[in-house]
Amino acid sequence: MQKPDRSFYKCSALELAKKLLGYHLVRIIDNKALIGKIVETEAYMGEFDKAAHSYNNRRTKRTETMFGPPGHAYVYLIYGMYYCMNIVAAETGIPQAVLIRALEPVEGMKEMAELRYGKSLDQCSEREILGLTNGPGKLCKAMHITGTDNGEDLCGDRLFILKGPVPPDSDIVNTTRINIDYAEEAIHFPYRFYINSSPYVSVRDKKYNTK
DNA sequence: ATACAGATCGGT
DNA sequence: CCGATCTGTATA
Repeated sequence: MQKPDRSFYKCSALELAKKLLGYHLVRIIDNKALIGKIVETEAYMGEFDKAAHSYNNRRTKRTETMFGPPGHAYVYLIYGMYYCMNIVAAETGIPQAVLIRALEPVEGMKEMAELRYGKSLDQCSEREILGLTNGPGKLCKAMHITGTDNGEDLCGDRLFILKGPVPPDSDIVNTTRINIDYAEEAIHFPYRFYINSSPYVSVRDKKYNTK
């Protein structure tokens, strides 16, 4: 598998959000790799997207990373206790990003269990295992992604992406984003993507529930 | 200087 | 449904 170069990220967040499904997010800690397959994403489209931190081109210390070049990590603290990771899209000056909402563990599950629950994997219930990385705050905890990773270049070798199995369109759900009740008309924009067959999706859209 | 809400999560 | 917990942001 191979690491995409910067041109991969140089497209709209909407396009990138879909392209990232199936790719692997890799985190190197102490020379060990923690890897998760990206199974759920959300696009934040910047200037005209009321759900985005960068709405109206609001440029502050926090949002600065989104205004930078594509292919970097935008990591922020939410509710005083959880981190969320985004991948900056578009180009310098255009503040778009893709929120990584869920991963499916691929490698380093033992380390993830320790980081997330502070106990060994074999002491985890089925439910806890499925809860390892099925949310934006959860996956950051499991991958040890924190504020110090804000601005990290994904073309580097500490936190990056690898090409993975591309899901067929028939397995991709495209629907509305989660927890953006304040965003008025943007509430209804279909900016969320997930792999329907993955058990690690955070919130399912009833319309596409296969059961 | 102060007030307030939030791209979440886990427990009731 | 509610509270945790704290930073960023806006207002004055």
